[in-house]
Amino acid sequence: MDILFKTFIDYFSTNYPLTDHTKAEICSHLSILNLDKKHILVKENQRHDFAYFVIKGAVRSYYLKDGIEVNTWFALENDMVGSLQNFQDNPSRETMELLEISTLISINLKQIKPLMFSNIQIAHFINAIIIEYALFLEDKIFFSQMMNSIDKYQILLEREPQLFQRVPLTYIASFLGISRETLSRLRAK
Amino acid sequence: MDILFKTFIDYFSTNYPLTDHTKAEICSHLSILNLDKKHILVKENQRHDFAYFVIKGAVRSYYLKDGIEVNTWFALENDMVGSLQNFQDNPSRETMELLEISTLISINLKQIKPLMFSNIQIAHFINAIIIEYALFLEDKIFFSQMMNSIDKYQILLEREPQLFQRVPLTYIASFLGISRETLSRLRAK
DNA sequence: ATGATTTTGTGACATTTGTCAAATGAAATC
DNA sequence: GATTTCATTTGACAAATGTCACAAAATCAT
Repeated sequence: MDILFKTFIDYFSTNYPLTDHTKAEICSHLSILNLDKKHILVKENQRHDFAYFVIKGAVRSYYLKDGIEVNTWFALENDMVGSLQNFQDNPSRETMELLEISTLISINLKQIKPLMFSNIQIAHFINAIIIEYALFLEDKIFFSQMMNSIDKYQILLEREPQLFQRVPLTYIASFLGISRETLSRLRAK
Repeated sequence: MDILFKTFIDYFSTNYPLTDHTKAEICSHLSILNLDKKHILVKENQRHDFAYFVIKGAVRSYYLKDGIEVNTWFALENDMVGSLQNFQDNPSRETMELLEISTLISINLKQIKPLMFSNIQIAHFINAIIIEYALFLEDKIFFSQMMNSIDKYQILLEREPQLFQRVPLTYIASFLGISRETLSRLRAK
């Protein structure tokens, strides 16, 4: 088994160990992708059969509101990229674009999903991913409701310092819901 | 089986039908509660073994930031009340309080959770709840990132008109992240 | 390397929102 | 039903943020 696949599978099977057979079955629906900066993984309003796991690189998600890009998140190493909209076979609400040359694992949702019903280990594996994702969402909401933008900026700086080295401030300002000028002034202090 | 339990169970087992035996097993960890206005279901920073499903009534969630209540959501009929923090046995980040005399189903998480590993139907049942919850969270984030507060107000008014009849505007303003005065002025138009 | 493009920073001003204070309206309690 | 409490509205002003314009700095592509 590819060492990168192993990283991914182990990452989500700490609570519920998988047999080698199940691991192999999961692997058969994974691929490794090496993609260039600015590559579009998922397009807004389109259905998409894959989710991704970032081995190396950075991804941003955004959607268009009145013609303006609203950035919604940035994924770095060991983060999942995708949404439950994809998993539920709904069109994506966001575009996801690489910010750097990246190495990703792609997960074929269309193929893996039906296995949930025949292999209970796979069911638990997928649940672990969904629970982690939902915890991440709860966190994101909690964070975003701390209204004061100075606080938001400082918390983001504490939690995800790498973002500020790897993601343009314009995108971060957009994510924080403030103009780039305001962010620039906050940083001046 | 109590008709109210049936409502709840059917609500989350449309994709994956349950045998009568499993339904009975789930029921044995459910109770019906009739509680008064202002009753506190869950306290901020405390662990809690239960989640709830609203049969009739209204619940608000809030946390304290610098001594001020920040309202995070309002649950009405057929909504779940709880968080993954509870499910994961972490302390709750929010207080949940009844806004009306309410009838709720309580779900004993501590008892039901281990059954996920012995009964695959229960695993799928719980997953259905978590997926619905995660979709709800995705929606909430998407909504909250539409920054303009007039838009937020109008979308909330379209989607959840009942809230404005049943929840004080002070709480709604707090949820929207604006002062009650600003909300009042938005409404004047 | 160098010119072009993108990103970031700064100033001036308009707009929005928050804050404080007070008045009105509605609802709960006795 | 009267009284108290709570919720909502309105006005005046201060503070924060957005917008526009432009300059400086960094990055990219040839």
